[in-house]
Amino acid sequence: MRKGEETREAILLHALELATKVGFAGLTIGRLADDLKLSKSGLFAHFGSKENLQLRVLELASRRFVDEVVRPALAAPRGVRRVRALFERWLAWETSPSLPGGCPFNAAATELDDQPGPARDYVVQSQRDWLETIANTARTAVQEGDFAPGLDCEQFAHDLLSIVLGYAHASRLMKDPKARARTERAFEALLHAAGAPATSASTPGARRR
Amino acid sequence: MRKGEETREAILLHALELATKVGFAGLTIGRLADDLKLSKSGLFAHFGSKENLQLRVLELASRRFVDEVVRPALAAPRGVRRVRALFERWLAWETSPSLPGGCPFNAAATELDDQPGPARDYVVQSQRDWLETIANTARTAVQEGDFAPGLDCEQFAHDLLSIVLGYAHASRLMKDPKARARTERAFEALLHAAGAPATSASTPGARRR
DNA sequence: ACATAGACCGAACGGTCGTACTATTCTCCC
DNA sequence: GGGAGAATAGTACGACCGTTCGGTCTATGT
Repeated sequence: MRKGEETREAILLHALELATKVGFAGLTIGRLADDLKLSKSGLFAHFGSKENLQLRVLELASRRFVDEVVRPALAAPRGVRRVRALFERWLAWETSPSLPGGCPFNAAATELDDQPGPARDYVVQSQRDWLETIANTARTAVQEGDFAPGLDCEQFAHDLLSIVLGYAHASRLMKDPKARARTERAFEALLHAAGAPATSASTPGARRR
Repeated sequence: MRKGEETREAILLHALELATKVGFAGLTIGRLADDLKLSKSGLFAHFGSKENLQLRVLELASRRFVDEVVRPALAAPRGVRRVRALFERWLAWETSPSLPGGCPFNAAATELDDQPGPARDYVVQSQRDWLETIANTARTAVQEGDFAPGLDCEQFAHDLLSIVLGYAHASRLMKDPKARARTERAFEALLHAAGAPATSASTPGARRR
């Protein structure tokens, strides 16, 4: 029972990498088996169906995201510093070398948005949880006095997500060398609009919203 | 030579719809032929290769985008009003009934970002052109005195793109009923940060429309 | 030492994929 | 209205898809 779980884990690890590169539709059992030098049937036996394999891959991605982004960021001190930690970890995740094709949730989001099923449901729920985590973090920043009292924290979460989507677009598709700088500027503007104390010089932005 | 072009156009029209729903990888010749009640070979003869078909579909999408978004918006008076027109037409495009699966460029962007080839190249160039159009429009708004003189117009274009990406994410994947309102709020904040004069009600934002 | 359970393989299934060919039908010009 | 050429159909191909099945190893527990 031990050897099996070991290879199973190896399969999922490689499957996640592959899925980021070729998408979840392109994640094929034959290709996986070839890469890992297993027989298709031997590999297949670990999951029972392709749908189940996709779900396990998504679960692995979630676990990794929590480990690499959420948990470390929550270790930062409450307030705007935690928001910054969240943002920085998130950007690092988007370009993590272990995810050569970018964030699997971004890929899944556009690929599955019109294909109902458990995979789509899982992605939607994950995003919902993540948005809530961001909003809650913003709320503690309000409590700490870092953000303006009237801040709409759900809107803040939405705006932050948009910024990161823009980052993925600019860096992955467009290969824009300025992607990182652009994204950081947008983030600083968002913080400023949320009422955060100015850290460095940034564009004269909107106070309150 | 007339009848052929007719059906060819019909094929492309349906192919574009299909591609938005199932992605460019899922856009299959057999499926297309079935839907249009043609034989695979009859359909295939129009394009010669699948790659060419994909390119023609992308070209059609570009033409439509120019017709439905760019050209009408450029008819608006120079300045911030033209920026608003661009934004509104763009949002309408994202949810256009003739694109049931959302913007084909969004789909292509995440699907092709790691698969080099002419299709990817075409998408990248289209996005570059579009970003430049936005930046130029912002520049005229600066000239008109609607935006602050020091505005970084490329950054403005990047930020606007992010906002629309966030809109697609929230409305298509999350089916968030507040997606539209969130997006308009983000847009108003962007305009405000760019130095646009407050519209009717200044701070609460999201008035308009 | 041996029984047993789990890991893995090889072959094969029915389908669908993109792409070749060769026919047949249609359209339009003279 | 017949003949040229374009448009479409038909059929076949090799490759790959997810899945099933029977069997052979190998490791573990007793």
